Amino acid sequence: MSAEPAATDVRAALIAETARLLYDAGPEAVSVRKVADAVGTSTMAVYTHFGGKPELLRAVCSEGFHQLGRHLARVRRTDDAVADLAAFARAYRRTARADPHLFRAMFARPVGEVLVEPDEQAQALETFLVLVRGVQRAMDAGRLDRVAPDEMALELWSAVHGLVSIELGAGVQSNRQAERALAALVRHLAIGAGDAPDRAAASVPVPGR
Amino acid sequence: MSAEPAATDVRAALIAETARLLYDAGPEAVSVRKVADAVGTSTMAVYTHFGGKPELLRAVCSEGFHQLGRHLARVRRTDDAVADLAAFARAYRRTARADPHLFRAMFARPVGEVLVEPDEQAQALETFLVLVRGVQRAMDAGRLDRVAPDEMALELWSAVHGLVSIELGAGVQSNRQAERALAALVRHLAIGAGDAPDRAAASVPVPGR
DNA sequence: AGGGGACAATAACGATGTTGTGGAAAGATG
DNA sequence: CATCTTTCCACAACATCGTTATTGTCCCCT
Repeated sequence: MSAEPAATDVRAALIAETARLLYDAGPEAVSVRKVADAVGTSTMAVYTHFGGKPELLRAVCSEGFHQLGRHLARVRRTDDAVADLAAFARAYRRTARADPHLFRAMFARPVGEVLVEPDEQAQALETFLVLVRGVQRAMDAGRLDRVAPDEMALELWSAVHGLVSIELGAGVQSNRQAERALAALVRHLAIGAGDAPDRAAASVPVPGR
Repeated sequence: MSAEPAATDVRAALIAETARLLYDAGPEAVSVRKVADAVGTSTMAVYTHFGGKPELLRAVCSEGFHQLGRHLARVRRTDDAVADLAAFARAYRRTARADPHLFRAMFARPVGEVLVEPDEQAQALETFLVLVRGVQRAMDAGRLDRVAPDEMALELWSAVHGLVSIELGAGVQSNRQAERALAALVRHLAIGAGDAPDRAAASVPVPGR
């Protein structure tokens, strides 16, 4: 019942409440007044801490990128580099589906406008480099076409991002269908190295559900 | 100087003006009052014709899907089925870059909420079927893995959509880089059929700029 | 103890989406 | 021709929104 978790760190509470409201009721339900009331403060807190509503949502999106980075970093390396790429893809999808509104908000505008601080951009770049290194490992294992790793990583990211976006948008596909498409996507990228298709297919199993 | 093109068809004028405002100044600049003033009518026109602002934007997005369908339908079939797929991809990208705000608005929410009329959904499905048929032709020519054509089409669509979305969002890449990624994407999908990679690569040339 | 600075409560301003009321114009109906 | 109905829009009002100005309060520092 107590409104404030503590008088300390109103800033974090505002971010959390905005994220919660965004998750529960969508972007058009987020208003400065509702957020401030829920936190137990006044609208002024938003302006002293962030400067305005856009910056508040910017902070929430930045937190979303942090979370995405953590989820991708949590993917464990195995001895199958291609399966690891598929695991990245699933982690990406999982993050997006965990909070679709946040995911949409994150990419609703150029990320350069969302991640403005140098450390934010550095961390986003590091997240991308995690993907690049995964691609590099798959290339070293002879499981991927030997092209520029960053371009291949961009290609993989694009495909996964597109699939997830379309799943969130077109909503026509089942969970199983999305998982299959995700696996097929990595598989189709992987078989270019001249490996046996069966080997590649086996390395990207479709999870149960 | 005359505000109204004609007293007829205020509805079309409202859609056009909303699209223009969206294109010129972005989504947050679109207000019912500004649109109505520019058309030379009052805000009530929006409510009699559409029911509210969301439905007005919905109509604009629906028009955007129409336009996307036309651009994809305009792609000419050649004797190189894979090159045709690449042409689809470029047409998709061209449409998105022609009006980024509209493109973002189109996929800002589930398409099932944007295209509500049965004929709208039918036309969207037809647009997707154009892609499926292109994939089918590439498979028949032995240039593509023989899997379910609609799944392969979804995969291709996802990859292209993702690449375009990330280009509009992350803005980090040059035009040439985007074209290269688009071509590489189709190429990587195409070489699965056991064709010579050079052959496949040659069929997807990188356009000049 | 006192002063300064960070923070927020209150109230106000302009703009927004929406609704209610009414009226004008067009077509149908007698 | 008169009238009724329907469609459409102008005008004004209302609630809510983001934002700002003003004021007060609390806390830290010297």
